[in-house]
Amino acid sequence: MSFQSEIVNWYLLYKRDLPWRNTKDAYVIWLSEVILQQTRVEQGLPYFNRFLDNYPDVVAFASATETQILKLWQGLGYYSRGRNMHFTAKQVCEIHNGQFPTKYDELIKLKGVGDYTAAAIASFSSNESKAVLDGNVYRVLSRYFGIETPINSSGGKKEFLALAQSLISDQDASVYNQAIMEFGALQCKPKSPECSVCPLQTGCFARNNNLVATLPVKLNKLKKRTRYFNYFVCLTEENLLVKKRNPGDIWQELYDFPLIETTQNYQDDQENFLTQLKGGFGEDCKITALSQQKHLLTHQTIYVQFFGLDNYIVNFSKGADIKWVSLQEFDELPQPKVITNFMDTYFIK
DNA sequence: AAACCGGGGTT
DNA sequence: AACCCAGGTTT
Repeated sequence: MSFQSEIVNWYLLYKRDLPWRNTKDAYVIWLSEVILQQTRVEQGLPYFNRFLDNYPDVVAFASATETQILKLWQGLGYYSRGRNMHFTAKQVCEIHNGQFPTKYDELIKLKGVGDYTAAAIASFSSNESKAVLDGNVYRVLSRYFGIETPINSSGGKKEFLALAQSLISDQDASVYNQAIMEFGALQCKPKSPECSVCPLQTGCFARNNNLVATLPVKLNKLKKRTRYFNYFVCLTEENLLVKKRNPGDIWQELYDFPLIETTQNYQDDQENFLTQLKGGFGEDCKITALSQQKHLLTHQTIYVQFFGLDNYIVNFSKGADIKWVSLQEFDELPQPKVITNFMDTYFIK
């Protein structure tokens, strides 16, 4: 039996029942695919359900404000996905008259829709024969066919895409694309794949050459930046001073607090830090250390320190991005996880 | 081509 | 701590 037939047969037996598999609606598929970019199914599932409940079609999605979209996106990460979706929803309403496109050539023009997502929506909604290439497909193909070209090189991407596209011909594109991804997610897993019960084990190059743990090859050199955020929590009569994040930095368009970023970690040396701030908030200012946290992102390690401020002279309010809001209003604004965690700790709802 | 963009689970 | 997740955009 062919590679493709084995994969599809396995899929029909073992596939999970996922809500976005029960529709041909390109809008619904777009919603699921963008949510699932670099996101596990279990993590994205509740977000998918909430978005579909709130915005059943692309017109409803486009009618929302960007803040409402980001609020619903809160906690999922990679917030540009939410911003791009809002832009795209409005564009689909204008250019495509509210009809979400189903063809690759139209989908690839949409903001936030790349090669993978365009191929996924096109094949799932209209059965267009475009091969998807995601982390699962790279892994399955590199192992079975023994391809050692790094998957994150430009040459590797072209090589794997050509192979994937050749394999999908004369297949049911919708089923085959979902099958090979599901196979990678459940059977040909990154660590400890289930080779002993794998229907493809006899023809698998990696299995036959003891390369399962080596493939796929990925060149990696992600250097992490370390940053130190010192937040100041100003609370008066139930009002809170909040700040919208700056463009060009993490958490763009989300809200946190007035912040002094330092190049040095003062988490174990708060007195030194406060001494350097001496007078900055006025003679009678009282600064209270509230809590500290180490926050891990993919590309940054952030040491976060929260200070409470009382009897201070406001010297933050220089821009329109800083404003007073009630606790209730702040709850409606999108916030990064580290702020949500802080609020949950200090303000019991 | 390389850097940047979150949060969470697994090993 | 390293790796990965139904990737995409910007520089």
